[in-house]
Amino acid sequence: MSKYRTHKCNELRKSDVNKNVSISGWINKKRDHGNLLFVDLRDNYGITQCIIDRENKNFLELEKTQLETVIKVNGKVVNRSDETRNKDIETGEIEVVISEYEILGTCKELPMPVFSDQEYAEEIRLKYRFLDLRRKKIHENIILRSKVISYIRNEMTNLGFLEFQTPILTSSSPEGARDFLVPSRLNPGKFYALPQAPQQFKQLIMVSGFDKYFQIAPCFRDEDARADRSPGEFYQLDLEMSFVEQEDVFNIVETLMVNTFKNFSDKKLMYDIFPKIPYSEAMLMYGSDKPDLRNPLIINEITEIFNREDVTFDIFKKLVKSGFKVRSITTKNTKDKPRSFFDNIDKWAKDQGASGLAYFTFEKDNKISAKGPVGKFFSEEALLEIMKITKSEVGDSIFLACGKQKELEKITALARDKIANDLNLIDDNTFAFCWIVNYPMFEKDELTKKIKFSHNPFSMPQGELKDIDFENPLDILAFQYDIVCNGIELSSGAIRNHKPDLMYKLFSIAGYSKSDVDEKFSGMINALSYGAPPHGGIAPGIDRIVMLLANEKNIREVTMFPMNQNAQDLMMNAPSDINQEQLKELNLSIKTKN
RNA sequence: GGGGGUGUAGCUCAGUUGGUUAGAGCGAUCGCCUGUCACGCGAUAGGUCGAGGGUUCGAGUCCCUUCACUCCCGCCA
Repeated sequence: MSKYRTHKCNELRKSDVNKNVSISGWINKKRDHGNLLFVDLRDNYGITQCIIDRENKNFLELEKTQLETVIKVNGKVVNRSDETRNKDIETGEIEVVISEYEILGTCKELPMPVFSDQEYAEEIRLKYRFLDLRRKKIHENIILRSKVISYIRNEMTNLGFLEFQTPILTSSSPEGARDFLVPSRLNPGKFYALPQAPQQFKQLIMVSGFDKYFQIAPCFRDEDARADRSPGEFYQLDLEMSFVEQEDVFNIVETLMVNTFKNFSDKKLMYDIFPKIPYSEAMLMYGSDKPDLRNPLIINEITEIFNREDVTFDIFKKLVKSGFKVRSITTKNTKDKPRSFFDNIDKWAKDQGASGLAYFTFEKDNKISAKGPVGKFFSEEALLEIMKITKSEVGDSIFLACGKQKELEKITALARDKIANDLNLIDDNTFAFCWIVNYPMFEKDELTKKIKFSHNPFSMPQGELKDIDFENPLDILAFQYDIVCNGIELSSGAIRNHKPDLMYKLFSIAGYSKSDVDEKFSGMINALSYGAPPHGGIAPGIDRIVMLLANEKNIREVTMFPMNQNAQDLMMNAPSDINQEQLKELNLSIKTKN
């Protein structure tokens, strides 16, 4: 028998009445009636009401004991009368009459209450994370995270994947995010980098012949935080498979996601087979490569309309002549919405830095007409053409944005979310997954005008080698894909390029010489020269999956010990100063500003 | 690096056009209370109004600077 307890705080029932028990936990709440004291004792599993009265010699002492003190209680289980049962807790039929108790861990005055549903400032929550984590909601989120991870681990093993660890101290890579660097004591002046992802290692595992690999892998990127992006570190379900094509990866991940989400959430899945949307189509229809498919609004391109003689909307016409494009969003049956609805959206767009959103509503009297500030600029024929392109009907409204393609994609994507939220079109009780496929291999850097890899330089270009048009690199598509759920990017993946010659060729287009590649990616390129299997994989973000399952908007709500936005750990005081001896040993000196 | 929001008691917040001694709930301390489950009742302590400067007879309130937290843009292959 345990020294500390015979039962956990969620275990006692009517059938235990008259048993002598001991339970241990935190004092969650006291209700003091002067000669009678109720103590709610809480542990990881639940809450049990304990009771003590003035007859007991320890009464006065317990009455004065702080909340969140850890105590062990010995006592007898008694039945509660009908009117005093608590249906909200598992142990509500009984209570424990305290005969004696022992303080196991004292507690100072609390900087923040544990028993409360109140929201607290992030700063105090992070500083006293161990108190914050005792609170019900986040305690349950962290338990959910644990269960999801062990479920995924189990599924992956069942699917024939082997789990391997890869190095945490590795080399800095020129592509991608900023690295976290670690100075090397034994190699003065040289640095390790923490892995942004185990990208090269997982490919090396395939070259080593292990066929199917996975890992719940820590990844480190020194970039600024967002609500759904921890600063510093996060976790991926990293996986890689040999002798596969894109579809094989999709099948595995779809099965895994569908099972996981059905197992851990009551929300509906919009698709069991996830739609596959080409990148170019996603950018047109949703203005984004991470569309929220719960949102029914679709973006249409109607630039051509503004070259018509019978359209006199001169501002747009001029812009279109100079190469701008016009895209639209149709809202169904919004003819009765007040003027303020439309104007608010226009004003909102201006706040976002756009030039605003023009709008009108399709009406029909004798003939089709457009109601709204710019409606008069469109002939009936032009309106009919717009209705055809955008699948709009009488009674629908249309929002118009004009701009260069990049700006246009951005503002229409934001507007699509904004309008759908205003019209309450998004079903919060649904998960909508999709694949975004056919990413371009390269893109042009807006600033430097140079060609660079648009995603992963190790991705395999599509098509037979002899058919690839290296003269027009921007037209080359890659076997590169993203998985998206409810507008959140869960992961990128790819079929990898396992052919060294092709790799050199692609890197040369992005401005890397053969010797650059040999130097920066020596491990990889060398390995690919000794018999590499075709392989590919993906790495869904664990934190974001748990965030979706826990219905949280902020990643810190599913992270046990997160850092704040400035990448500081307020509880552990990291990062911190180091002493002179440490610096000396590492051959480093600190340059102070100014 | 840039933009927005917030900052008043240990915690959550109120504080009007600038005007008396800056308030409430929770928590803490003390007292009363034997059936509560957000127990109830009474009292007490607790404030650099984020910091610095300015305007003014007078600043929590207006202006400037700055700091912290947070959300967003940039960034995140």
